[in-house]
Amino acid sequence: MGCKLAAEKPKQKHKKGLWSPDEDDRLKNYIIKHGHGCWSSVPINAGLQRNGKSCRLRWINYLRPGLKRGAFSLEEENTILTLHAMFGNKWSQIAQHLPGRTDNEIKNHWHSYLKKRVSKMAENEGHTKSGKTDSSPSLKKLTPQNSSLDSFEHIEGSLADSDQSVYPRETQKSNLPKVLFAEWLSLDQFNGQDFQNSGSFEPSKSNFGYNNAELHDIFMHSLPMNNDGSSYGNGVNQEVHNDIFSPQLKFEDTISGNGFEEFMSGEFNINDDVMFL
DNA sequence: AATGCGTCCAACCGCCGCGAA
DNA sequence: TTTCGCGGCGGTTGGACGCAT
Repeated sequence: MGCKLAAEKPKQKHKKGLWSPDEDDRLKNYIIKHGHGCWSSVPINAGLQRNGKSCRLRWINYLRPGLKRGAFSLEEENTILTLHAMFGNKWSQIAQHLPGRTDNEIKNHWHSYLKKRVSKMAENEGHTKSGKTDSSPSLKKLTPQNSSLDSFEHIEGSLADSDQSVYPRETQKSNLPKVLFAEWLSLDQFNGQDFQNSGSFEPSKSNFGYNNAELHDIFMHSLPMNNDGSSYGNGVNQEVHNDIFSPQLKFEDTISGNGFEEFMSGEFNINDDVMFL
């Protein structure tokens, strides 16, 4: 797994702190053009005074295509609660079930909001132990020992139906498309498109500001290089696509081969969760 | 207007597992 | 077998922001 460039890496002071728009541009443009390959070589080649880890994190959490921005939907929150009850603080595993969300985002949301909600629910459960039929789900019942994805689906359904009063915020389902490119291919580039009703779409210059060749370039260059540093995207398997674009593909199973044909032909359906991956 | 406080979130830190040398 | 570098992950931090006083 070693990176050939590691031997020649110059010892330099790495910049820390918030990323500037210029740094974002450099990183984004570099990865679009060349793929990330070996992360430790990215800052050197992209002309950034960051370390590879920082670049990787910035790409994954902010610049990567397919990221959702904005508030979590009720559905997403319920999924997090359910999966957290199953997996614990395995944020990366939880993130695999939430297309367009990063583990960091989920972790932050948990600590700032959902954790309180769970303890509040537990509190309420303690107070209302009246023996009446309690239709609300008990998260505590779900443990890694007795849970499975089947039970997850069941519980998720009941969670979605549960008392709305415990969801004071972000409970309104957004009418916006759920999966967008990162901000550089984001909402304002959907002007004039009624994706909610159209059911499918065709990527085009008018939609995203990119023509087909450019989109193909973005698609292919976002894939990691082969170990020998050559020809990213050649013979790429589905897992690679999942890694780069979205784990949702594992479940939607919409991409085969190198995936670009489906991507460009508009065969992706705009269902409730997936619009553009 | 100034200050204090709480919240949110982007980013860093440290650890671990894996693969190559 | 050991060492080293990398990528990935979860925990934590610190700055920006909003609100109350």
